[in-house]
Amino acid sequence: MPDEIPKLYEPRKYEAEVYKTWLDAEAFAAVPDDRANRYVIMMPLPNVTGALHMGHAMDNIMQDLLIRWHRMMKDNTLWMAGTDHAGIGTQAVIEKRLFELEGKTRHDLGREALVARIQAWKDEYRERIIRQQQSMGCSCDWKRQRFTMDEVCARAVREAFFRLFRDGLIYRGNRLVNWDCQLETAVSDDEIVYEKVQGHFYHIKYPVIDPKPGEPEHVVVATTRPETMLGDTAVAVHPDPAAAMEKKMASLRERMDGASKKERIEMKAELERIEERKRTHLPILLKLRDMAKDRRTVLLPLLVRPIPLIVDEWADPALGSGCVKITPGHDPNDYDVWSRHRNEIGVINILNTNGTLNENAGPYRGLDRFEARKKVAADLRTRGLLGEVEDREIEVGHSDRSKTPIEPYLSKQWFVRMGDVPGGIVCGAGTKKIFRAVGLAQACIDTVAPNYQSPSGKRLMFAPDHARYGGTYKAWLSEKRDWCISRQLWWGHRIPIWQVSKFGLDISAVLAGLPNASRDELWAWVTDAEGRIYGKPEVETLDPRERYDILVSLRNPAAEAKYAAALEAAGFAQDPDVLDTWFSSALWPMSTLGWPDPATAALDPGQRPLGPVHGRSDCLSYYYPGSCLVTARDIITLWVARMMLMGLYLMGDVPFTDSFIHANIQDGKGERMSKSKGNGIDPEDIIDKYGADAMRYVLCDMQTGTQDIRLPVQAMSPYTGELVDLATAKHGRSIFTYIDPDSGKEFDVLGSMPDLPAAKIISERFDIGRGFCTKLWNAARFTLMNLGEHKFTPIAPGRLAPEDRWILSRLSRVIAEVTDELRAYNPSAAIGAARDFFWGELCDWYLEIVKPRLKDEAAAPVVRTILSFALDQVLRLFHPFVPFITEVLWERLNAQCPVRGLTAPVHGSDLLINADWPTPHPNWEDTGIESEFGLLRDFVRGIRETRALHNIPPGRKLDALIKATGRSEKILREMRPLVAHLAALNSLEIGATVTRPAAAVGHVLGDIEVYLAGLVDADVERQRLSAKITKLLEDARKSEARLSNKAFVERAPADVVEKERQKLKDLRTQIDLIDAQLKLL
RNA sequence: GGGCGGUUAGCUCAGCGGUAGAGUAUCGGUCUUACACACCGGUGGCCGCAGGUUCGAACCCUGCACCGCCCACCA
Repeated sequence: MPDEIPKLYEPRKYEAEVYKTWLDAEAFAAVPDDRANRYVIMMPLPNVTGALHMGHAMDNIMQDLLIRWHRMMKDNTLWMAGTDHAGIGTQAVIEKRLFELEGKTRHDLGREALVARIQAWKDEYRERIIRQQQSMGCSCDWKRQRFTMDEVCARAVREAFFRLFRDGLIYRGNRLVNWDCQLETAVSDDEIVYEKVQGHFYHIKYPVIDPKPGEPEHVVVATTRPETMLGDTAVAVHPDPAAAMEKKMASLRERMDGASKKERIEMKAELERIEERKRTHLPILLKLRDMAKDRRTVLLPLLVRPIPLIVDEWADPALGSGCVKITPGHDPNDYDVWSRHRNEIGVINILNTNGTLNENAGPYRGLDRFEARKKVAADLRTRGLLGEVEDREIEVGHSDRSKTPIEPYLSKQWFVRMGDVPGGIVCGAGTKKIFRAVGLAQACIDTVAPNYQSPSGKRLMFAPDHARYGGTYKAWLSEKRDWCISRQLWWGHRIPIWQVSKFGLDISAVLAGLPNASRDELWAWVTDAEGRIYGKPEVETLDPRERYDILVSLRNPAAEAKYAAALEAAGFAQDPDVLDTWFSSALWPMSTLGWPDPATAALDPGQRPLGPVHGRSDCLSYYYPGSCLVTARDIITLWVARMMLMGLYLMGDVPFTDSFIHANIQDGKGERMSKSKGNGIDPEDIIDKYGADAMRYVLCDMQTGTQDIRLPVQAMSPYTGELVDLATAKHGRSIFTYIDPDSGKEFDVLGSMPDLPAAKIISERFDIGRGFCTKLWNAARFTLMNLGEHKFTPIAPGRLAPEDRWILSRLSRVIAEVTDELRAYNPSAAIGAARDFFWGELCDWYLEIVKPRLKDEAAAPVVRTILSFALDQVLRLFHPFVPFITEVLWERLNAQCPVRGLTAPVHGSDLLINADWPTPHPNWEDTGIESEFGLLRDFVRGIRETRALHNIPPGRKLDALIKATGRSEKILREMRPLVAHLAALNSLEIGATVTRPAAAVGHVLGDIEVYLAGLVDADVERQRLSAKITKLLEDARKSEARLSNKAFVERAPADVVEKERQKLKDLRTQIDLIDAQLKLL
């Protein structure tokens, strides 16, 4: 019964129940069927490192919005959920806890025990994440969810690795990698954050061995990391320092022309500096250059090791001493230098994996690198070989995971070859979408080219700004840097390679001794230290004295069972490393659908089958390629590009056609929300206080385009109950604690300090969403209360009142607008259009207008028909945004009025989630009635303004007289009852000859004069009219000025000029009318 | 150092060539029987600064300042 509906919507009463209803009805189920139109979203899999925050909530809500909308549009809709094992991230969390709580390292525990602990953590957080997503209302098909390390995904990883390896696109080689000395693993470039730290710039003297007369006794080199000198293998000087300096000066002069004044001053100073150096340094550099060509050496101090002078363009004669120390083992640039001088110099590694110095560091062996830095500097000083030490701010790369400085470190790593490959590569081998590309990165770049089409006719589009985000994607891929995929971790997919190192002499024999296996199960390559791969004919030409690696990949566990033992007996060992997390996530669009063979995927009990169903061969062929990838900017390179890579290479097609890049959520200070910063809000906190729909409403409303979102957060003080703004509050002893400004006491926002009370974090922003839900609830309440036992009967269009025609016209337009905005990935504009219609038009005007008709039994049925239909359509429109409340109201509407419609019946589906998305009805659209209502609304607002000005209570009915002619008169006459009702009028006289009554206040609206009788307050009226006329006169003056400007009249488009003339005319009419009124006062 | 964004009402953001907008806050007035988590009305802006293009600039161009992000590098 409608009178049971409470005044306030209480989300907590309904949300869990509604969600269960959806689950019971299998409303989220994705099953292939005969529909050709599909909509597929692969969820950006959350890491199991911790719980979700508002940034994730934004990501999930955007996906749910799109999914629910497409489901209502009757696409076969799949939203794939799952979680990521997040190799480094998760292992780092566990190792940190292990050390903090038990004082142990992973080596104390061993591989198996550590992995078991991580598993337990993963299970806990996976459950928590799913709970969070469900409380937000996420409608993913939970019976399909995957985990990147489950059996289905593991099989895909292994298969992908095998194919890439077989095709020579994965190789193993010596590379300088970013080494995390705490986690003892390589980390990728993307996992490094640069931080400014205070450091020193040391100048060191290397004595020249046997200097000849006139030659310098020392060369000076400089470094911020003096301990690396222990690994120096050369000192470089530029081969033609004079030319290099000239070139630099010429380039500076050229750039000066286009530069700003400030830059020009700097450049001029730089030019003068180089000019000076030509005098001071050039003769010495030329001498050193000649010495280098003469194969002369300098003495590496401390280790007393001679190292050669070499010539290389890396040495910049305009910088420092012009000489540069070369440490190929610990500096990327120096490594490049080494690669150009392999026959002259060597590579020395001075580090152990934990960041201490190794035996190559001689007396410094065993010292941590930072202690060694101090000691080396001190020892050099003692020997008089340390020059100037400058204080300098230096940017140091830190591992994003362990927060410790990374070291460039030479080690054997696995790589995916991104660059162009001689002869090209084959993509989509074994599929019908096979095509050739010059290389993996290029294949990905091609997908955003304007006229690109994949073999199935698809391409990649970024939204909402393709040029910008496509640019990010392209720029990153264009570097074509090989992708380091090995990690020295224990948590992850083990690299499926067995290897042995042998001299070239023995290679043939070892190869001949490999198990007699099919090439579909086992693949072997021979490779040298640099990763060069040798094919079968080349094996015969290998240097018999050099060592080479024989790498064997076993395709799957079956092959492993058959051959691994034999390999191990022959001296092969499995690679201890695991794959980069992104390797398995890159396969997500396929692995989740059962690639490479859906029919035989090892699913969990109760999961939906991936093989043949409903006449479709399998889920992979039905749901791949998907539709849209929803994520944040920083994921474009990390993940979007890599999914593209794997999709193109393995499937011959893009994994999705759209990539919707949404805003990042920031805190009140403009910093990106993250758990580690302590500024993350748990969506469940918000849901608990405001409801899931309120949160969703606000997130949708804030997703406007490319603008990141500031979400000022406050904590409820556990001491006073007052709100504390965290953007301005002072931190306590950690980033998770703050000082309550009122009591001066410290509180915690994350529950991280057992001895401190925790504060709940909230944000006032969500009041908006809660307010909206209340409004929707009450509008429905009003409708249901007035519907009674209404039964559908078709209405004749001729019986519609003007307000009916107006609201139906607006409804049709808004349906079209919301749909268009969603299609354009503009959730804020979509929800804004729906809200403006619902709140600003349906509630504020239509519901108010029809109240009298509802009391009139003759007029009521038509109104009831329209109200029930409008509610039906509004609930549908809002459902993707605020699914819970709309579903609750849908059930009530169904109960009371199961059949809705205007001219033909519309049956509501049992559940709104399964209802059809509304479609516009162009034949309802009526520009004329909309413009007439515009006049009506302006008119009513004018009277309300007058009432407010004269402090007339809304309850007091007024007598109004209106002087109007022409169209205005006609419209007002037609809408006379509406005007009287909305403006609370007692009587209303409309006519062309109306005159001002003796006691009245009046005002002017366009060409209409309005008098409210019985009111006398000439002062207020005069003041108001004067203010208005002043403004109008100013406008008219501007307009006149514009029209008297010849250039404007001649050059501006005719319609703009005409509009301006009309505007001036209208202004003058109003001015005259107001002027006349003023004179009467 | 290179690149990409941003700077609009106290706050959070739309608008992106033709008379400055929303929500919120704030100030008045209303418990007008759907909703006081509401309704009605008002106040509030040299649209970061300086030039330029244009008949016309918040909007296009150039420079500057500040904030943020990405990439590279600093021997």
